[in-house]
Amino acid sequence: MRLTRAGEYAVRCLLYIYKQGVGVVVSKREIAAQMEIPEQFLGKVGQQLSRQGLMEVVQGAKGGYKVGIEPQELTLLDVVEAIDGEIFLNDCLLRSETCFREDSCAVHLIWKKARERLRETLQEADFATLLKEENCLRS
Amino acid sequence: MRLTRAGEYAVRCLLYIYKQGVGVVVSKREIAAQMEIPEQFLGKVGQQLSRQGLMEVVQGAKGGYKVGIEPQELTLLDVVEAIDGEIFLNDCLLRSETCFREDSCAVHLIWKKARERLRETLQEADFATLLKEENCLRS
DNA sequence: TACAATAGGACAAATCAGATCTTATTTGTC
DNA sequence: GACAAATAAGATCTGATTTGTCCTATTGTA
Repeated sequence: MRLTRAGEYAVRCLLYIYKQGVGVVVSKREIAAQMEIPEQFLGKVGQQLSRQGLMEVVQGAKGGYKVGIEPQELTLLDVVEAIDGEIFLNDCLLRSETCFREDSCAVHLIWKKARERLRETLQEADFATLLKEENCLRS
Repeated sequence: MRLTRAGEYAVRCLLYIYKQGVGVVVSKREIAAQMEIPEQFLGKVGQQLSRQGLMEVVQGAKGGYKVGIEPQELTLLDVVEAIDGEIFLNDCLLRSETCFREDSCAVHLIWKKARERLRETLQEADFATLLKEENCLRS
């Protein structure tokens, strides 16, 4: 459970769609070209995003992707975890049976804290703010 | 550059050695048995730790590992990064040429902040404190 | 010298990330 | 209805990485 490129692609993809506006259908091909994402791979990412309810797929001719959620309601954490699964940092946190001892372990507590802080940081970043501060993405 | 099991083993290993005391030689076999680490694999981890200067290898009969650094001088970050390399969270931060656009990108800044906080958290955890609060490790 | 211990290289198995290929399905347009 | 445009879904492939193991060499002790 690490932070993968698929997760980054998902973020780029949504950023681009939001830039065009909520409810606007944007073609997969356009997103892929503009955001430098392998088109087929974007298909996979798009599937996951739609299954997780983060965006909608419009099939058929003139199809593409569109977002329904208001940008201030969607955070970086939502997107990353929709693709990569819940963030756990390491096996120690992920599978407690793998971990050496129980949760009273001091090291365990540090990992836990680190994880919480990381997730908080990503949760504080909503797409409305990201878009506003975005200046490498020209529409 | 993720947080691997090897990194966890390194932390366990050092915790155990510190428990026995600074300067005390502890055999690899004992550490492996007590801390549930595959012995051969611990050898690899040990090599890296010694190359990074985090502990010393004592070769020959009655050999083993020992620590020289005072526990309050060593942090979780030191150990993890000695094994796994510098923590970067994702490709976006690791290789800026892979990243979509430059550092002015708002998403990039969030990743950067998240990374800094994570590293800070791990740096705040020194082994003296860990040992003191440790209660799943009986010597 | 015999024995105990780690070093270090080679290598193997498992997992995973990243991507591509192919076929199917859906939908709009003529 | 036929066709083209567009995404869905599953299979698969490749390369990297992680997690080990095995074997021989080296080092140190008694």
